[in-house]
Amino acid sequence: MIEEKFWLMKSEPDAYSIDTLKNDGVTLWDGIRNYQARNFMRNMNKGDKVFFYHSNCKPPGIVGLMEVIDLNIVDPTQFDEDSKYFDPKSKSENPIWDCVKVKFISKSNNIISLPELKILFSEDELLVVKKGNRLSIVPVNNDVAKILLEKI
DNA sequence: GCCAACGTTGGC
DNA sequence: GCCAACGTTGGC
Repeated sequence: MIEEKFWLMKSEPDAYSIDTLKNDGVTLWDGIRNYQARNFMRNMNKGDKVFFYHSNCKPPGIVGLMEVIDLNIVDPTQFDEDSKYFDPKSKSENPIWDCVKVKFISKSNNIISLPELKILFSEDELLVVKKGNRLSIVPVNNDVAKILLEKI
């Protein structure tokens, strides 16, 4: 039995929001173009829970929960010339970018605000919510995750 | 709109 | 392989 892990992933609600995910049910978490974030996705397992953080909006914070349901999927947007995530360096015989599939679990009644997260999170976890940081995925410690689950 | 803090790029 | 310049992010 693989231990279930927790993650935090961020998205701008203008690009993809918790409401869109609620409506879609499942989605590919594609468009990740940061090696560290990609490598974190490669460490995910099916069943892992993911906190959904809305960035670059008012107010920023955790707005819901999702679950990883599929792994190691080649990110189709890297080959799509019309996509803003198109990567001319990536070749189909050796793709650079991959992603996971997630499903909607719940939307928070009250978002967990950035000031709250700054108190709860370790330095590593804070990286993802830190101003200017392009890292959009981080693992969340089990104890912190339990607190977040109660607040969500 | 400002600008600090990042990751990436490219000249050497 | 260094590192300055550059572009992007995102809270404020």
